[in-house]
Amino acid sequence: MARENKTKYALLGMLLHGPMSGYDMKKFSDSSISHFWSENYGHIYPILKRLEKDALVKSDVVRTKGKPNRHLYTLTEKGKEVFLEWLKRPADSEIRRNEFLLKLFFAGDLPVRDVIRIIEHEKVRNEKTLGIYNRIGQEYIGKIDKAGAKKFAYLTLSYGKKLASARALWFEEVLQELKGRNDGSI
Amino acid sequence: MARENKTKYALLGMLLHGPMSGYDMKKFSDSSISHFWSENYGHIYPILKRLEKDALVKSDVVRTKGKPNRHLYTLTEKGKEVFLEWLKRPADSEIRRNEFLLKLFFAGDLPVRDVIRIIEHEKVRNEKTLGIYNRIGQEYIGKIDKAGAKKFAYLTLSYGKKLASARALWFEEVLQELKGRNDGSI
DNA sequence: CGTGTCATGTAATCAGTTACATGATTCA
DNA sequence: TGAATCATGTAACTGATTACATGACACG
Repeated sequence: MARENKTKYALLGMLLHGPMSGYDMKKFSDSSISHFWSENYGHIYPILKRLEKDALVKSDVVRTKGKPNRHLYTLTEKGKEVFLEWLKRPADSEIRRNEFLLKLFFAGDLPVRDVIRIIEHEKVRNEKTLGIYNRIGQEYIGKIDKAGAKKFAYLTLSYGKKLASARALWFEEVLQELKGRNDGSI
Repeated sequence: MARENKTKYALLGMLLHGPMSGYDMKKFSDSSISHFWSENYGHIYPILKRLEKDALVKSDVVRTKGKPNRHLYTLTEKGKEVFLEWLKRPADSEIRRNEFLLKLFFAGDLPVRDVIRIIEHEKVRNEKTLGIYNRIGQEYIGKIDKAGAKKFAYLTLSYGKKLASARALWFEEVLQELKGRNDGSI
């Protein structure tokens, strides 16, 4: 709902390293950037058409047998410019809605054991995420050339780990305190 | 576009501590919970009407002179039940989109000085936020009864501080490394 | 022989934002 | 006198998600 369509830039960015189909883009978003970005077909296909109309991409139809023809999209010069211009601008701030914090804010109206439950739920989710990050991190070991392009994919990972670790500490602190207060009564 | 309308619960939650008008709710969201939740009139007013139709709230018109009449909304028993039921459920996960991380992911296509610029921009924004949190925290000092309802408002603050601090550390590390790599050439 | 993958797309729906409209009162 | 606040609301728009529809091929 932010002012501008960010999906557009995500798609252009994917095309910078070679032609792709809408289907490919969905797979890419589900695999490589799913921890901080998501896309879906209902959005990708219409936007690709719009991008083509605006001459930011062009498409070639690759005939296949049996399956629907693939539409391979390629970035145009104009598309590349638009993408790089966006890329070097600082990111818009996103003061997003956080349902967990909203619940926490109202948690005074809830028995402490229920509060503990929702926090613990969040804690478990966070641990799972952190586990995934650590596993991905392991795969990176040794493979990173410090100056290479993958460096930045790695940085998004390190960001995620840093935040998840901080969250984990907060969960520990808060749960300990809430449980202490509720001594024996659970 | 999450499945369910969370605004609804935010509004019900505000009403739990006394009647309010739509206008009051907007003010509340802008002041007390703005760091993790936002609302706007275009959403509040229509949803209040829907909530009344569903008998989760009822309204009384308070006549005023000059200004439009205030519509004071009160939570019904049913509304209270619906709210508390939501409150004790664990929060939905929100793998939200993060434009900054998207840029970072693609940053290999950018000169290092531009990457540094967008990271520094983010760093400054984070420092401002942390500053605000610290100031709010100061106001709390001494005022908190550890078992009181305000306790949980304070917890949302401590969460925000924890994450902002972690982010600050990450910015430091990353900037140092990027600047080191780019030694002298900026 | 059934599930999964390849590959496209549309329709329906909802969430959320911004801009607009109105108009009196209060305060500097 | 002009800006800010009180207080309501609607309309237009866009972003995003989900469900649906189609159909062949490959793999176990």
